[in-house]
Amino acid sequence: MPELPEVETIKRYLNKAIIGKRIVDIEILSKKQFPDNPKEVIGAEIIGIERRAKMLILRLDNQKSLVVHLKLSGQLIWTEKKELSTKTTRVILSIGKGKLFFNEMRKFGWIKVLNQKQLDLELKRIGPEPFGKDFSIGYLQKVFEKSARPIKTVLLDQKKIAGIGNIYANEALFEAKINPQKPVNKLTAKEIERLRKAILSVLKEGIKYGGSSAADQLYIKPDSSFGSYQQHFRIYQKNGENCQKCKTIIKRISLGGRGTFFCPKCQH
DNA sequence: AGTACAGCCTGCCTGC
DNA sequence: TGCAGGCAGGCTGTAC
Repeated sequence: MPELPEVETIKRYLNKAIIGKRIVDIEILSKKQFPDNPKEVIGAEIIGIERRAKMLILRLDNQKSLVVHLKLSGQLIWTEKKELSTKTTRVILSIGKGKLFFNEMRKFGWIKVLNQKQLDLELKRIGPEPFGKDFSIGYLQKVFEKSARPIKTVLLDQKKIAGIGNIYANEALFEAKINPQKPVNKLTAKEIERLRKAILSVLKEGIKYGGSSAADQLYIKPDSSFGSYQQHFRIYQKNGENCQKCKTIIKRISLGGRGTFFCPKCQH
């Protein structure tokens, strides 16, 4: 699923491909997923692309932005050559001489047209970016001490920390040697320090490999090629296999309705 | 205020 | 073989 590293990969690609180009046309195949009036942005030039949490923000020269959330199964595919429409294509943005396909199997994802005020409001609800300066040990201590929820549930809470999804939450907790079920207010100072470091490390690794395109995930890069971070998973979907550190069999449980993987020995 | 959970939607897997 | 039912999963709205 597209999390911070996947969306960051898409952002970097599109920054090279579509900046300075104009939106020529928008074809909406699933109204629910593009609820606004496309005329508000047709003719506008794309002047910048940013990522915030798992959202991609296309800044336009008319004070508006196109904000994209890929949710579980979204793809953004860029092409200047052949027609790449598929049965999960929901929106087609004609940009300059090319086309950007918004494909999304489950119909959870969306594209919104927001003005600056609406965008500020949307972004204000989300916690600090892991690579930003607000994501400090002090901030985490403050957030963690107020709650007894399992640490993994808190990692997935976008109001607390931006951009972490199920894959990177699992990987970070394994890296930090913390049990995903541990109440967050029971984490020691050392564990919080290890966790912060582990989050940055797995997200960085995810970006380095262009995100993860595992078998059941639909994320691919805008040029239709696969990310390769799935080859570097240490814990995610490794249930039944041996932990690479201690050989103990990796367990899978459901936590907050989400698949959770951990080594019972390393992460006690 | 914080927390839990149904619902959104589709394809895949399981069991009959 | 075919089909119904269950499940996964990010995030929002609602209920407690």
